[in-house]
Amino acid sequence: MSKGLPKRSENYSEWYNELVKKADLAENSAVRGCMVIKPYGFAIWEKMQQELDRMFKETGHQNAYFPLFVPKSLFEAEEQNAEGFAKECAVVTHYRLTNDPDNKSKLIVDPKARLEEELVVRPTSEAVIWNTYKNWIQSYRDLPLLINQWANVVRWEMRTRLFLRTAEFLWQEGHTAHATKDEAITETKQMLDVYAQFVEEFMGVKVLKGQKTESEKFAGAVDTLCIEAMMQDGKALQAGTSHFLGQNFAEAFDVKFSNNEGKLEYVWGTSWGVSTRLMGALIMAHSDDQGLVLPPKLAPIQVVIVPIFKGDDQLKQISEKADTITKELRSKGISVKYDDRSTHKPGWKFAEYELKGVPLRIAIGPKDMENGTVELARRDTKEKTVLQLEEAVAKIPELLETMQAEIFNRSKEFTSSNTHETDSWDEFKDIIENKGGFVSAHWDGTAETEDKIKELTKATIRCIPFDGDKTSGKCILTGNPSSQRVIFAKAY
RNA sequence: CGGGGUGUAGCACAGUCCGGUUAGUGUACCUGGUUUGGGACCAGGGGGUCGCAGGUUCGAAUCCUGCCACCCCGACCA
Repeated sequence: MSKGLPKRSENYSEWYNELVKKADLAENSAVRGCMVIKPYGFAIWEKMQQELDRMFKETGHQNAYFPLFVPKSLFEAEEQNAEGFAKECAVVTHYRLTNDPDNKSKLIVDPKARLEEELVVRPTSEAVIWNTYKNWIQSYRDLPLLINQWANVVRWEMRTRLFLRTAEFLWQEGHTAHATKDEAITETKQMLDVYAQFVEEFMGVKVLKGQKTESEKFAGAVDTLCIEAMMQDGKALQAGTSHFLGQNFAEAFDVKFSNNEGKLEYVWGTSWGVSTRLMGALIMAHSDDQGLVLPPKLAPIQVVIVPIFKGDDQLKQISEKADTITKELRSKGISVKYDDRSTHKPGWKFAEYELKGVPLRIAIGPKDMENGTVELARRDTKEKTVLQLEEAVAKIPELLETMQAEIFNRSKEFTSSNTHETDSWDEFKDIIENKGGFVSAHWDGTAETEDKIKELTKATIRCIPFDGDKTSGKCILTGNPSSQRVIFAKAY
């Protein structure tokens, strides 16, 4: 492991790229735009999955799995959706390779093995799933249908960045069908709340809930709700979306049900997803120039114990203490690692675990053995205290909770102190260009104005916030009437 | 997909302009020893299709052509 990370203040994006690699989260692969998620990074993703999966199940959803490939004819059935993704689809056209007649050691795509119908590698699964739902739904008694799947999807991106935008990524996609419009809308909101709760409570990242504008919404949806988070460089990151699909997919795939009066109606749909992009949000929201800062609830290792010793005898004594601490903490459900390697010096280990964002570090050395103490260090504040061993162990569960809460509070304060309200176009431009963060401003509601603002400032409307200022005013750009403020920002 | 840059040991780089012994440095790695309260030190050692494929040449990391990958800036997007 080489020393040092670029400074956030000097080059934020380089800092991010290096951090992802040096903290062993992920790396680029031999495949363009696709990443290898390394064990430590995947451990964090697994923790996210675990919590989300629990929350989905608590709200009545079941997991299932649908195919990776979508026949082109199915894919194009819902036109808006198909058009929205057409430009970034990987397509399977052949099913066999064969030896190159000109060079026996090489393989070529067998021209005789062309598929009759091309298969689209799913950029999202609405098409296959709704095509299946057609067979699953006959009566109102089959509704609601509440399904989630954990899967990989492919979107052929021009420019990729580890976790934030990769050609293949992992996500979950919920797809539900309902008898009434109201029920589907309620589901859409409920799942947005689940996401917001997860991101705030477990990831410790403050989010803003709102609705996407017409031009930013999911192709094929009636409405798209979203949560937006602010990164340390002031840019916005869309952390999750929940779509009210109306009857668009039901009509496209002919999914009807008999209501309790025996009349046929189209079902109402929703879909919602979060992806490995959340890893990017987690990294960018809290980490510093020393490395990752992980909220305790998602840290694969919550406490690391580092012995400081001379010789085997001393190590043996310290190890006995460490074992006691480990057992006691584990019995409280805390994950602990004891790093007794003699191949690295303590200072090296300190730096290493800071890079990897381990929330708490316990150091035990000869002085501690004499005094019955340990040194306890917090990753987020770098605060170090020497405590009696029993006191330290007793304090840790509570301290982890405190850290979790404080990490969230810092994110919350950062977001609010970097959210500015303005009615002046000059000030708007100045904030977007020089300060960054969110800008709350009036907008006349037209796509033309939205585009124009994007062209002039690179800022987009991140959302029409639910709990924003609902008073009317004049559009920041055109001066036309506006019914409420919306949130502008530069975005990832 | 456009503009720019980079590809040499696990990683970070020098060497390339101006072709010429055995391709070098730091770090990491292996062995032995001394060390251990914030990224240890000494000694010895191993590791290279110089991104890939062609070409020019007596001779190519170096020159030419094509391709691939990655990074930065744009357009597109979760």
